[in-house]
Amino acid sequence: MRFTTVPTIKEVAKAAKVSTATVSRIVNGVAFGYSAETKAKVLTVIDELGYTPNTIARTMITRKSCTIGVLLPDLISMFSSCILEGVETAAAQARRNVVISHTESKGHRTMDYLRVMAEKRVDGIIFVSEVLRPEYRDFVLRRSIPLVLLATEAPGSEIPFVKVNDEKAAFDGTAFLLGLGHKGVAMISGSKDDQIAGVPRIRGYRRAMEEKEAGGALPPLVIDAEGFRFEDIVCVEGAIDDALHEYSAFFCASDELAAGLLNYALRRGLRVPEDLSILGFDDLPITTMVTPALSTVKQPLRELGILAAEMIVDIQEGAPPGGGRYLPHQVIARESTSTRKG
Amino acid sequence: MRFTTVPTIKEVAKAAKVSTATVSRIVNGVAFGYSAETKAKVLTVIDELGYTPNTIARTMITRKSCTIGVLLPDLISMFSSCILEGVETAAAQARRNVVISHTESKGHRTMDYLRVMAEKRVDGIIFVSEVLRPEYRDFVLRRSIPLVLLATEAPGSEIPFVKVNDEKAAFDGTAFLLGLGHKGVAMISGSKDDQIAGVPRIRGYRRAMEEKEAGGALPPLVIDAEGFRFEDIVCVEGAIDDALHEYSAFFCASDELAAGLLNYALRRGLRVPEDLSILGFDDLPITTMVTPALSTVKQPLRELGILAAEMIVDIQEGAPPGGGRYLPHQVIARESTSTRKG
DNA sequence: CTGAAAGCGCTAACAA
DNA sequence: TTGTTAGCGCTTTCAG
Repeated sequence: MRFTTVPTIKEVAKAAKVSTATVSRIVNGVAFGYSAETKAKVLTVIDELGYTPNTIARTMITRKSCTIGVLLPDLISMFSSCILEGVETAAAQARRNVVISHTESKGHRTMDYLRVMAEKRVDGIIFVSEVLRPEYRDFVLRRSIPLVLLATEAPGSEIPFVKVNDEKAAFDGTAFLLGLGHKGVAMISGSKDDQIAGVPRIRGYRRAMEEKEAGGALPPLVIDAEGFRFEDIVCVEGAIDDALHEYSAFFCASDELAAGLLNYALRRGLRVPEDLSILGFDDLPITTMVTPALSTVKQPLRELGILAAEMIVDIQEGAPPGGGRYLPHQVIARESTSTRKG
Repeated sequence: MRFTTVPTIKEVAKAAKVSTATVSRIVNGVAFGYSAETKAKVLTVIDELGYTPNTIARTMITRKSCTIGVLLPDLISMFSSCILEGVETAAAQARRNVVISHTESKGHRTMDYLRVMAEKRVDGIIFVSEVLRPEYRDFVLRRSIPLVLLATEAPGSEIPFVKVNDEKAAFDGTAFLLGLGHKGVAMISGSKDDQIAGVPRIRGYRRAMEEKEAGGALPPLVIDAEGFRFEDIVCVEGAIDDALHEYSAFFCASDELAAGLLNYALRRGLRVPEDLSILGFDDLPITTMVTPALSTVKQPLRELGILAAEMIVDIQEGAPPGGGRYLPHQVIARESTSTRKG
C-alpha cells in the first residue's frame, strides 16, 4: 500500500477504464456526465489508489486558489490571535485556507509579502492593523486582488474595511470613566503618531474631556507609551507617577498597556480600583486573567476576522464592493474601575 | 497603468522580444543563458508591465509549493501563538509560506485538513500538540510528505519530532518545589488521559514525589482539571480547597492553569507565594503579566517552531531523516514560588 | 547565448 | 453518458 509516486487523475482514469474528464466530473461533484455505476467504480479506484486531486493544477485552470492571505503586524499578541482565529474559522467554513505573514518591525517586508501573496494567486488579502501605503494599494489594486482592511482603513479610497469606530470608542470609554465621577482621566496612548489606533483614540478622548471641562474635569493629559505592548508601560512610569497626583483614572489604548499599568500600580502598593481606575481597550483574554479583572472597551476582534474573511469570499464571488463596515464597540465594566470616592 | 489581465511570462517575452525560456532564466536567477543587455531589457519590461511570476504554474513543474502547512489544536492561545511565530519566522527566512489550520474540538476535522494540505502539495506538515493517529500517519507517509511533530511524538515510529522531555521537565519542576522545602506539592494536571502533555508530566511529578516520600514529603496528589486553559481551574476549585489544608505548593501543567489558580487564590484572599507557591509550565508571556509573576518550567516554544520549520526544509532538500530532537526545558523562578516557612 | 517544444495535472468546451 | 482536445503559465531539456 505504499506509493513511490502520487497517483494522478490519468492513472485513476486508466485504472477505471474511463477518461480523465469523467473522473474530473465525479471528483468535482458535477451532477451529470456519468452513470451511477461509473461513479461507483471510479470512487473505488480513487480509494484504492489513494488519489488526491492536485489543487495546484486545478488552480491554474480555475484561477481560484481557495486561499486567503492575511498580513498581520505580529503573530504573538493576543490581538493578532483573536483576529486570526476569526479569519481561519470563517475561511474554513467557506472551504478556504489561510496563509499568514507577519510584517514585524517597520513593515519593511510588507511589500515583499504582498508580492508573495500575489505570486501565490491568493483569492484575496486581509490587511490587518497597518497603514495601507499608496504603493501597497496600487500593487494590489492593479492586480485586482480582492483586498479588505481590518482594524485599519484608507480614508478617501473605496477599499472595504472592517473595524470599530476608534474615535467613538475612545470617546465612550472616556465618558464612562467621567461618568464614574473621575475629574481627572488621563490617557495612555499607544503612539501619538499611529494613524490607526493612536490619533483617532486620542481625538475621541480629548473630545470627551473637553466636553466635561466646564463641568470641572481636569484638562486632557495624554501620556505617550510609544507602543501598545505590556512592556511599553515601563517607559512612562515616571509620567504616570506625576499624573497620579491629580488623575484618578487611566484610559489605556490597549489591554496590554492596561495590564502593564495594573502591574505597575500593584507593585507600587496602590489598590485598583480604590486608588486608581484602569480602563483598557480591545477586550483580550488577558483582561480576565489578571486580578482585578480589567474593565475595557471591547473591540469584537474575532467577529472582525470572520467578517473580513467573508467579505473576501463575497468579493471574489462577484458581490458588489460594499464599502466599509463599522462593528459596534462596547464598554465592559469589570473590576478595575469604580466610582471616584470623595 | 491599470491592467485588466495579469501579464504572463509570454507577454514579457514578446515585449522584450526574447523567448519565454530566457525570461524564465532571468527571473529565476539562473547564472547563464543570457547576455547582460538582454537581462537589462527584460528587467525593464518586467518592471513596466508589473509582471509577477505565477507561483502556481511554477509549482506544477518544480513540485515545490514553498509552503509549509501547520496543524494546530487552536489559534487563540498564547501557546499556539508562540509556536506559530517561530514557525513563520523560520519559514520566511527560508522563503517559505505558512498555511494554517486549527483542528479545534476533538480533532474531527484533522483528517480533512491533512487532505487539504496534501492537495495543496505543501512541502511539509508540522503537526502540533496532538496525538498522531495511525490513519494520519499513513495518509501523510504514503504521500511522502515531510512531517514533523511538534510538542508531541509518535513513539515506535521514525517520525521526527521536536519537543521537550515532558517527564523530565515535570520531574525537575516538582523537584524545584520540593527543594524549596515544601512537603506537600500537588499537581494540577491538564488531563489525565492526554498522552502528550498529561501522562508524561504526571509521571515525572510522581517520580519526583516518590523519591522524596521517605524524606517526609506528602504523597502525590493529582488534581485533574481536564484541560489546560485558564477557565478549567474553576472545575477543580473544590479539590484545590481540600488540598490547601495540607499542600503548600501547586505544580500546574500549564501557565494558563497556573494563572487561573493564582487568580483563584488571590480572590480567596490568599497570598502568593506566602500562603501557597505556584509553578506553571510553558513560560508564556502571561507569566510576567500577572502579579506576582509566575514561576514556571519553560518550554522554548518559539525555538521549537523554528526548529520544526527548519527540519521540514531540510527534509525536503534531501537531508537524512534525523530523528527526534529534545530541546532543553528550564525552571524559571519568579515571584509565585518561595521557600516553605515553618 | 538563445529559442522551440514538451509537458506538469487538471478542467472545460466540444464532439461523438 | 462519455471521450478528445486544447490549454492554464511556467520550467526545462535539447537544438541551434
